[in-house]
Amino acid sequence: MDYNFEQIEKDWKKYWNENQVYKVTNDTSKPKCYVLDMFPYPSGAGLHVGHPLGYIASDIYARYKRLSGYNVLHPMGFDAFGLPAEQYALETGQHPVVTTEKNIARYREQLDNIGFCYDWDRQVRTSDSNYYKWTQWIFLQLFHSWYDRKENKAKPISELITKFEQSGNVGITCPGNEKLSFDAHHWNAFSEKEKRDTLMQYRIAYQGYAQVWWCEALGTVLANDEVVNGVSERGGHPVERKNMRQWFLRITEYAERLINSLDTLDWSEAMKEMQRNWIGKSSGAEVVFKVKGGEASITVFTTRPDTIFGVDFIVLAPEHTLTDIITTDAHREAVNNYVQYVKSRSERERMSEVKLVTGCFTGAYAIHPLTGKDVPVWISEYVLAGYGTGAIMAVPSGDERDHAFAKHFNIEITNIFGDKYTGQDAFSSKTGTIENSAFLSGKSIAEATEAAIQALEDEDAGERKINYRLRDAGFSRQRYWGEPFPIVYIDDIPYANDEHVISYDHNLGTLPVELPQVENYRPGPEGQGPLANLEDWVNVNIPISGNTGNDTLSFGEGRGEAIIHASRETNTMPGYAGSSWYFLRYMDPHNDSEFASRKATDYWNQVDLYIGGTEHAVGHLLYSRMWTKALYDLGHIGFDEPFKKLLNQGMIQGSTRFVYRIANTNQFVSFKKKNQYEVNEIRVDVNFVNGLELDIEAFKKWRPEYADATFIMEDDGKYICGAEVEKMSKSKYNVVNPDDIVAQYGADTFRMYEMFLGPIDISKPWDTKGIEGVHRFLKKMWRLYFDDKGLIVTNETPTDAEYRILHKTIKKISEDIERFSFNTSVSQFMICVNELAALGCHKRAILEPLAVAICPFAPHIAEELWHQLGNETSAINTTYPKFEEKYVTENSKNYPIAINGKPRTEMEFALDADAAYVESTVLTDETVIKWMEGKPLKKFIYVKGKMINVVV
RNA sequence: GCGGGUGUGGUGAAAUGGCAGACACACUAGACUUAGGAUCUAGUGCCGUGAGGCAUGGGGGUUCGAGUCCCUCCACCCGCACCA
Repeated sequence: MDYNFEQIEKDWKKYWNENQVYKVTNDTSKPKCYVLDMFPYPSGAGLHVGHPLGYIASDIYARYKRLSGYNVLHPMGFDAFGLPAEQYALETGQHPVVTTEKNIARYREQLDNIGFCYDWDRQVRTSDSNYYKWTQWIFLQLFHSWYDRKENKAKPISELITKFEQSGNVGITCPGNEKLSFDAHHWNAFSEKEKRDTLMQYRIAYQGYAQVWWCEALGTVLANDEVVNGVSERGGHPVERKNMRQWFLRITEYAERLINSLDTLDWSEAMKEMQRNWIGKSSGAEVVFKVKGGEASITVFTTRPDTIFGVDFIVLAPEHTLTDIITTDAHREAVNNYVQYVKSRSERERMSEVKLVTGCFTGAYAIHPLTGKDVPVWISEYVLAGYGTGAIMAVPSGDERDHAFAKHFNIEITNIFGDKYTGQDAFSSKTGTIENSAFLSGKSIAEATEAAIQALEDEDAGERKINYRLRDAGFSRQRYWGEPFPIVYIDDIPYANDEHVISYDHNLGTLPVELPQVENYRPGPEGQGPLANLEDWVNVNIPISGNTGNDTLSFGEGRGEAIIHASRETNTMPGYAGSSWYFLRYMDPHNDSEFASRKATDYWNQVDLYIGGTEHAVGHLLYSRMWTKALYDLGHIGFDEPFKKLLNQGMIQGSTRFVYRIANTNQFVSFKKKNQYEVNEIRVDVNFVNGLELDIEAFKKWRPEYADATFIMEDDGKYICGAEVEKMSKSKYNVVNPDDIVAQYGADTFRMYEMFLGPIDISKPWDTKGIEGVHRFLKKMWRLYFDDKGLIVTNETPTDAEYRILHKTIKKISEDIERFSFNTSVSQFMICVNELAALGCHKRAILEPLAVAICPFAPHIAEELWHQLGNETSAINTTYPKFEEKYVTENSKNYPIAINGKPRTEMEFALDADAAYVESTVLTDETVIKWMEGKPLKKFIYVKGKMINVVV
């Protein structure tokens, strides 16, 4: 009976499906384990062999945990909103719903092919309205919240309103405008619009202005990815920055918590560092310089307040609002020219010409807050408008860029570092003491920093300040294929659908706000999204009769109208909206009254293992952490970090194959002979190549132009291709489809081979050739159970050696799975089968546990063997074989004997052998005596169970 | 420049400080076969006929003992970067 993987895999997939073997209940009697994959965006290209790597690893882990007695949640879904579907719709007119549906079906088929243990009943799709209903709901929670900096948590905005009514915003810093201050009297006198505008400055989901890429020729706003080299990717049209009102999430308020709680997570250091860098915390001080002879003052941010006496000039970002105000008439033309020059410089130019020193003097002087000295104010593109305050105090003796700037423009340099500053280069090292700095002289950097901040605060000219690189997250997209906002504008003031004035109208007040059908996907007017074209949808009328309630609104009434004219928000949410909380929905996917019940989220809690690529380091992983914290603050869930353990799978790269066409001919020369000719390198589909040997017939059929190609072979008559490792991609013809591999070798072989390739977190090239070894292994394992005629498993009692192999394997596999070392697990199975085969073992007491042990890796063959051995239930419902120490303990060990660290011989000793006995026996051994060369013994090292070292 | 990571046979790779190269691929020879892209056996880091010596990017150190720990240099990969 041969290993007929095709039949076996087909049969058991059907069985699992019909018997709902992978159905997961929220059964609280068992300990839980939540194993999650980053859900895919269902692209039109389908899966290649690189995609399932992480899914296979998580599937193995999930199955292992289930067999070990856990209730395991291991779901899958689709991140279905996104730009490609919309672009495709724009080109072909096919509705994204249709293409998305089609792509998902294809993905589903490919995933099912591999035999994952997902409970598809829990599937989520971000584009389903019963899912995005809750995405909109969470957005509203963020809209109705503000961040209390004192208690460091998000709170309902209603509490804030109460405070404002009682005492204004005293002591409640406004994140949108830190200078904002008003008392209760002011607040109560505010108009509706003023109140709403003020609250907007506090909300966690808020509106502000931001620049987007606008392409006049295409009449649309473009994503960063769609702008390449300063022109639109499509068509190569010019693009410009356009300021638009947009939604934001106030993630900056969470910056500190997002940094701090990284320490509690089991993520790779690289991943944590990426997040830390992205958040970019730096501490220092803000210093205020009054502008001489005017009202204005310049606030700078510095991480080195200790160098305050070394300030020789000030630099503003050219875009700084003060630039225009402080520039003197004498310098205005030069400054304008310079600002114009900076505008003309693309990001790319600025990035590639970092060393270029440019700038312009404004003619203005600022007054040094501690010395009273005049400090010239310059503008330069090396100061970025978007970071810090957009202005710096330049200390040329201590900062390389300031130094280069001072040298270039002949600005006199104050030395505050004594001998350490040579005049040649800035002394930017953070060591030693500060000199030539009044009361700071002689102090260490740390001391001087403290003293300087103190002095500045005393003078009311500055304060301690922590600055973050992180910006608030833009949450508006001028697109169609995304979640609509549950927001309606009345007199240009945004209201949430669940606010009284809106929710009075049931159609408007109920979630979800369904994404409406559109005729086409062209952008709306003035950079708005396609939804803006739907006038009937955008414009709504809300009857006012009875709509008074607690609202202070008087819309309509004063105007003698019976209805309120309102219009909907026409932007949609960004791709990361739906993926920021999907892991919560899996816990309770059919709940239509909550995003997930508290009972379900309390039970499943954090994701125990999250597997995915590093490309989401600062996007998805940061946003979902923030959403989790916000939901936690507002009391909706009981944990504030979503992913306890994160495992990043490496990329599987493509291995591209090349053929070499002799220039201007249709003749191809094999790899080793290509240097004898002038050749063109041509990528050839890797699927026509067996290892490096080209399948000439397949190649000829590939393209008509190759049909009558001729070939110069190697001396052995083969055509050998060149090879190179590249990213797996269609255009490089190196894509390998898992379906093809599964068809040829079976899903079990495919799963084990992907794991066998190497450590899960390392990138490595795909090599179809190597899969033979794993396939041979499964066939060999099969032959432990079957011969030509059928089952050959006996009920004989196993020998010690057989038990030892089994239990060594169980131990190793369990340890390896727990440390995610799946490649070594596969090796161990191979060792186990090789040894059992060598012993001719066909015993049930060994083979039945082995079938269960391999179930996480090769579930189909495991299930077949398990049933062939007479079991009725699914193998996944039994328990993982238990490791028993007694089978592997040995009472003696063959010790390597080293003389001076060099292994020279081996000797067998009982494990409890007495040290003195071992020493005397070893020292009288002939080989040992020979290698000691008559030298006296210096030291005898006997490490029980390890080795023996004789030092002479 | 800063941060993170990786360097071991022809290839993918193993190795709680304890016999480096397990397990595979590929290759070589052989067996069984009409056949082999099936199966099995043996060999396969380098030098050396051999005994033996040399080998984990280079150099140094700690240790009885280092691929593993420490220092230093080099190369490659990833992320960030005129960040004040």
